[in-house]
Amino acid sequence: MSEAVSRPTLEAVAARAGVSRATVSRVVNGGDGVREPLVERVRRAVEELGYVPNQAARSLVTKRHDAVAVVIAEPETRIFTDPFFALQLRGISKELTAQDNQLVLLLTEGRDDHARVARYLAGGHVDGALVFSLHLDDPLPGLIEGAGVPTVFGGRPGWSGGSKSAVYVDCDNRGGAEDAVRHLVGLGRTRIAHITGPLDQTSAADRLQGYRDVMGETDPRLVVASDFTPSGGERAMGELLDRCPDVDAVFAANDLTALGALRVLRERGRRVPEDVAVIGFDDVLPVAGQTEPALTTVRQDIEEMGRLMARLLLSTLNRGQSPTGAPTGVVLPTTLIRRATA
Amino acid sequence: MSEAVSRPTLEAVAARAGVSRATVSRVVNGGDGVREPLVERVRRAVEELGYVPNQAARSLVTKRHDAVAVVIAEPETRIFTDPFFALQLRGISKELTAQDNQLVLLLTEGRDDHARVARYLAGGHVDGALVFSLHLDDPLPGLIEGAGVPTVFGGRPGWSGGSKSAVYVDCDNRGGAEDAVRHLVGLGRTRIAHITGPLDQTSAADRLQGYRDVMGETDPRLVVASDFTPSGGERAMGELLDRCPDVDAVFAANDLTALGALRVLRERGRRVPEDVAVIGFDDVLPVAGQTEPALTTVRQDIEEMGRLMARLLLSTLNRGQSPTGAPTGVVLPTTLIRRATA
DNA sequence: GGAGGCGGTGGGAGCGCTCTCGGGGCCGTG
DNA sequence: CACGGCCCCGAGAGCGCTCCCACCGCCTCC
Repeated sequence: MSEAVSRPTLEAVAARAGVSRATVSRVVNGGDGVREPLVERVRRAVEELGYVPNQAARSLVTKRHDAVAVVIAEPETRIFTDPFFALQLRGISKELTAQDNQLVLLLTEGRDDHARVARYLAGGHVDGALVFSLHLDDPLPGLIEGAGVPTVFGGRPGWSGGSKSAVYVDCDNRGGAEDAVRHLVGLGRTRIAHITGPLDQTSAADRLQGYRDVMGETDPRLVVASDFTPSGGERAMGELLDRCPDVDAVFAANDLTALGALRVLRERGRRVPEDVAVIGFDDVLPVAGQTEPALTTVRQDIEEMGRLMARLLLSTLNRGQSPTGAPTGVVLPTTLIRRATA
Repeated sequence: MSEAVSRPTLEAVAARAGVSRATVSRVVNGGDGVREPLVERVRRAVEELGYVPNQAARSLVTKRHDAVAVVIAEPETRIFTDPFFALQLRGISKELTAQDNQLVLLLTEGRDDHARVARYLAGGHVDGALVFSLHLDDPLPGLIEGAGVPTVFGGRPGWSGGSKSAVYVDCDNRGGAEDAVRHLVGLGRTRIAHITGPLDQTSAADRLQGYRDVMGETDPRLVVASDFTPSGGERAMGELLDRCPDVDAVFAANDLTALGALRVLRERGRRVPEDVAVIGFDDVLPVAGQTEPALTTVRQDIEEMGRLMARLLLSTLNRGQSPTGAPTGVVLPTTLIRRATA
């Protein structure tokens, strides 16, 4: 095709409407303080010329970018197994779009990428960042704090980086776990096991804590470490059955883990829920709704968490570098969804 | 914290290094035509001041943004069930990162969003776009063509929009399907069914075509329409068994569909692969590797497709608005992965 | 009826960068 | 030894926009 025809500028619109650049600018940015007939004339000129503001020029002077970075640091392949991130992204995207912000996606793998991300954020290309930093030892939060960019975390961050006042959105992992385990107790189960997630992630650690809250001192063999994946769930369930053949309930750290556990239980001839009751966490529908039997689980509204993260960040940006009164953590409630496995 | 301290400018670096702005600019952009001692001095000044170029100012004059939009138009919730997009995103992200480009993610749902996306692309915020437009009747390709932004499509686009020369990356859906069906024939199966994907997507249509290529005229009841989801696969398999109890093989349009089919086959007491052989498509690992029994499937390298899309777009951008000799479609090969179900 | 005020508009500077252009060293050549 | 050419470097303009400030006309109030 032809060379990209240079798009019309403010100047051109001004000329066509017979007003000054300043007036056009005012109209484009809301039209306050401009009299109606002029507004109308400018609007028409904009329309006719197909004028679209040049974001670069605007940013240059306003120092705003109307763009937010989303940083997903997940070396593992979990992103691709678990609909979790996709759902959260959707929530974020909706909210950003609604407020005319763009979403710049930064996927990282490995340490080199961390430096790159930090540099990018420090470079002032975006107004803020939404960060999923799932590991306790992750250097990213520290680096980001150094970059001086307003940030909201997805999930309660670990203690690293000395970020005493990190803003984050999370669900009530501990409370949800307590509900699940209490439900199992209510069913009369006595040998209730827990397959944990990776304990260097606060979500997994908090769910374990919830289990402990209800169970108190318990047979240590009933707690098996795993990693939020179906195959991890299989391994853990296998171990569990070997060590404690009398187990009569399992609280799995997430749905994917529960999926693996169910598979092994079936293989080993245990009936669910008659012999062993199972509860998951997340209520990721395509997973939880379709196991055999249907999985009882703890629901968290993942999309809403994403939306909330974005909303929190944008409101911070709008009132300029969050004052002291800002919330440091927002924790969303969870609900126990009873299906067939418990 | 304090107000964001204004970051150092080229001017500041120049002053510190005792050179002109132009020289600093040259060094920052590769350092060609600047003598070594000066380069060194400028580098040090950059380092000491922590200088990062202001992208907005740069874009204003270069008219480049070093950013690419990724448009995912998927009204259905497929994004969240199928690791497909996540994998492709990862490939795209890697390639863009390697070439210092940013990824601006545009998620759309519904028609209003289309206009928004078109406006954004036309607004010249990005240098190009990678678009996943999966439906034949999707107006998006047309809109995007109108926006005049270099674009590479993920998957062969439908015929809409008159885009006679759309650049796209796809896998060999038809050939892969042929391989799968031919394999089933080779196993001595005679009543080979196909559960299709949504036929308004070229990938699904092409796979059906591949099935037909090998099977020729066949009992129409052996072809059942579905939608790429596990539950759709269940429904279709149920129908199939009702209509053709003698079916002895199923080629499912994707792995998720095969998953649902397997579930129903087990429920109905059919042994796999003894009574009914099953083949999927995609080789999405966490799914295909973990069915019971392990799924035979047609592999496509999804991440590589993403990487290729990005590479294609960037090379187009670098030589300025793709000349006529450019490739209009790149089709990646597929491989049949034999596991236990066929 | 004139001064003060105020809402509305235009002029101009400048955001931080790139890029063209011209000048000044330094080399090679006649 | 002088002159042309080449290679580096610096000065300056200008990308498209916002925002400050000055200006102008009209309304109000004394």
